[in-house]
Amino acid sequence: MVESWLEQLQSNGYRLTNARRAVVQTVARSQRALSPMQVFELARSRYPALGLVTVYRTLEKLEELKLIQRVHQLSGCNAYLALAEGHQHLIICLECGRAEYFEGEQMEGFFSQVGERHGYRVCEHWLQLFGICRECRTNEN
Amino acid sequence: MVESWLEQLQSNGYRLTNARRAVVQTVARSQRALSPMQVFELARSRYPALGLVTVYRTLEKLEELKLIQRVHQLSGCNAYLALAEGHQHLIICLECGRAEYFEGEQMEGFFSQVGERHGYRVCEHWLQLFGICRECRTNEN
DNA sequence: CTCCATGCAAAATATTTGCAATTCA
DNA sequence: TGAATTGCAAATATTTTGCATGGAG
Repeated sequence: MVESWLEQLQSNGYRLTNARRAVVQTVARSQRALSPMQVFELARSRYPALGLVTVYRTLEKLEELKLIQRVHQLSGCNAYLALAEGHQHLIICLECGRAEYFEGEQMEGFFSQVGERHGYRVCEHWLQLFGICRECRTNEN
Repeated sequence: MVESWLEQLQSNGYRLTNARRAVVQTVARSQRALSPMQVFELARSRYPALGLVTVYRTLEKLEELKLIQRVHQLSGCNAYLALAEGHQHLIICLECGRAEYFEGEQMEGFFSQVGERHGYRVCEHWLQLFGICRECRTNEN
């Protein structure tokens, strides 16, 4: 995934720098959504000269290229996660923050129906589930 | 709704002040989610001495009493809307911001199934639809 | 060698906290 | 009257912008 993201940055006219490589590696390999500050702290171990501003600017580009998406959580809405194509819905562990995508194509029809019933033409939807993953349940007992 | 909110504030040990009345009237009567700043500007016409800090603190209490909820939108996640009991899902107009609740009890089972399949015990979910309401579609043409 | 990209500093926002004055009960 | 509440100012936190330097292509 790291290589693919770097190629896409390059083919869209962006240069490959050590700062960008560090950010891309950090976000692409994370199992959970990370805030800009978290990315900064993690990526700095790969590239100590990294600045927080560059993290913001790189995340901006990755989002623009639809490689990552902003994730909305109870604790805040400033975290980013790798975007898996075709898997639009998220399930997030409240304990450890692990995030996974799940399919839900069969719901699109239902959403349109709900919209119609209320007079809306639906063009976007957000669905996120929150729970405790198996690993966290095991560790707690 | 205004009266009910004021009663609930009072019965939970909070005093009724003109500042709180202005905030409650503004939020309870709005058809759309309002940011603290928007509440401040609207409520100040009822009570000019109002301070922005009091808006923040009042919204905090209303959220704690489950009378309002934070709404997550494409443009940001700092807006609050009256919480209708039993109607957990939202449909929001991208044009005018109007928000309505819709029922979706039949989905709870589906959400639990998805969770199980991925090893999660689901305990919360967010579902929001975005679209254009009938009124906005009419006005545009 | 030419720009794009970087990191710093500073600005712009958004939200929270300390505190003296005020107001509700 | 006494304690909760208020609004101001200041502190924090978050994100964006201006700009001189550095590095990719």
